[in-house]
Amino acid sequence: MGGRVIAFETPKSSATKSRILDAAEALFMEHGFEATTLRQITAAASVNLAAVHYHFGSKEELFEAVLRRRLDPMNQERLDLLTRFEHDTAPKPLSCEKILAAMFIPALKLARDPERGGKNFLRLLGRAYADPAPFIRQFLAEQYAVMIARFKAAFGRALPQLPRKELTWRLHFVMGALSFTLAGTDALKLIAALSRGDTTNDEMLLRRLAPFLIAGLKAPLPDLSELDGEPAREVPAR
Amino acid sequence: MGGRVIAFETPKSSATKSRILDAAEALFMEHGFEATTLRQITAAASVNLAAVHYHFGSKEELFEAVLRRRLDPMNQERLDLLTRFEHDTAPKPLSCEKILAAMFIPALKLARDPERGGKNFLRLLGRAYADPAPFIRQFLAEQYAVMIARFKAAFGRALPQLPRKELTWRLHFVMGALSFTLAGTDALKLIAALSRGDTTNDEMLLRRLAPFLIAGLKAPLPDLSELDGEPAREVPAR
DNA sequence: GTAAGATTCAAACAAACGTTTAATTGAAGG
DNA sequence: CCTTCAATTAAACGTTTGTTTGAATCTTAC
Repeated sequence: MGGRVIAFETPKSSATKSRILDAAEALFMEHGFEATTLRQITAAASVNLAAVHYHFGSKEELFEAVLRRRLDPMNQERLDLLTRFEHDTAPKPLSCEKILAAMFIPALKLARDPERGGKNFLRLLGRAYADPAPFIRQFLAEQYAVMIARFKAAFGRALPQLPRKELTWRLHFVMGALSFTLAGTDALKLIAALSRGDTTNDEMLLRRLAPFLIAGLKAPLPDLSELDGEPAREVPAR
Repeated sequence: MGGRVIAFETPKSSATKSRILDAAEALFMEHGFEATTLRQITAAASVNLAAVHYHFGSKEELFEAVLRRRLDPMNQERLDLLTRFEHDTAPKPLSCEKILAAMFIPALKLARDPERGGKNFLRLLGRAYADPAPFIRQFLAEQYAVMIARFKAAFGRALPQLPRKELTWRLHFVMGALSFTLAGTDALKLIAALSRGDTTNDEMLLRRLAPFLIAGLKAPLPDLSELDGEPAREVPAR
């Protein structure tokens, strides 16, 4: 029949395409965007150098594709989970713990699934957060805009006494600690002295992080009184 | 002024050397290490391209020199401040607030002093924390080893009920939130909606960050036996 | 089978990179 | 004046970068 959709999804090219994505994911994770060359990627993927531009258009677009492949489903899952939790607890607002769980569980599932990138991707994501490249910043901002807004609203209901402005900052700190942790930067050799477990390591990590962040979110308001008038009584001398 | 004090310290070279350092600091901050070229730096500093290798040896050594110029004094100041605080409060252990103050005040002073790099340097430092380049990681690890050990010991005395292992992780989270904040990554457009002040911005930032981190440090121990009742279904194996 | 289209390939492209060289400058010291 | 040595300069070094080309190969449709 004429209308039959034949080869609707790249019969063989998808093999090349995903091999490139896999190799790029691992190499970008290890060396960062700038320091990773297309020749490293195509060699690791056993494909021709030109295949990258044929399938993705450019190195930057390849990087975005690498991120998008995992990020889109994960963020969608986060939103779905948050919606389900909100629906479960009826008219009552969600607890901070539940909201953080909606952020962490999809990340945990991804970290534990080697078929979907595993922890490598989370490290890559953590690094992308700190990359100065404008196209990366813009891409992440677009990707996260919706999700952050939803979670910020949820936290706002869970912490009604917290001024909106303060909440914004604290969410920023939460994202900072989270991305730094996901990036797995052992720069300060803090992890090296401890890390023993393998598969349970990521889970343990986030389970330790959650109470830390929740306590921070619920912290008493900072005393900014000396800020405007006298910038620093406590700062200079003492 | 004839032949008075005869150039005991690099009569003219120091001008070239510090012009390179200043330009490199600004450019590394803006684009990161890999994406910044020596030609950009030497053009911005109005010096010859070869001057970098003459004075510093290589691009990597230049980067280390840029960091060292500000980092060494700041970390020394942190240690001195911590020692002074400990001496002031006699045999009693320091409070978390005071210990964090010993970390923040030197950073604040540096951020507020445009002559010494100002906030630009703190952003550069925050970015360096997340850079995958091995020589950067090693350099930072060496730079911070002593300071982190001293502060970890101080926090250990301030939080005697906290297991050593837990403290290590929480210090890691603290460093994460701090570096993410210092890096000034407005990736998620969280800051853009708020930032009004200019000079007081960094100070306000750290004053909001401190209560958040202190509450996190003092948080109850995580229950590692189960996650959160319901979501345990989502996260089966442990 | 054959034409058409999608994909792969080896090869080359110009541009830019960090680094090195060798010549030149400028002041200090005998 | 002449030597000395640190500092600066212009030019080129050999590589490597992302990207492009045009032909070869494979897949699919009729």
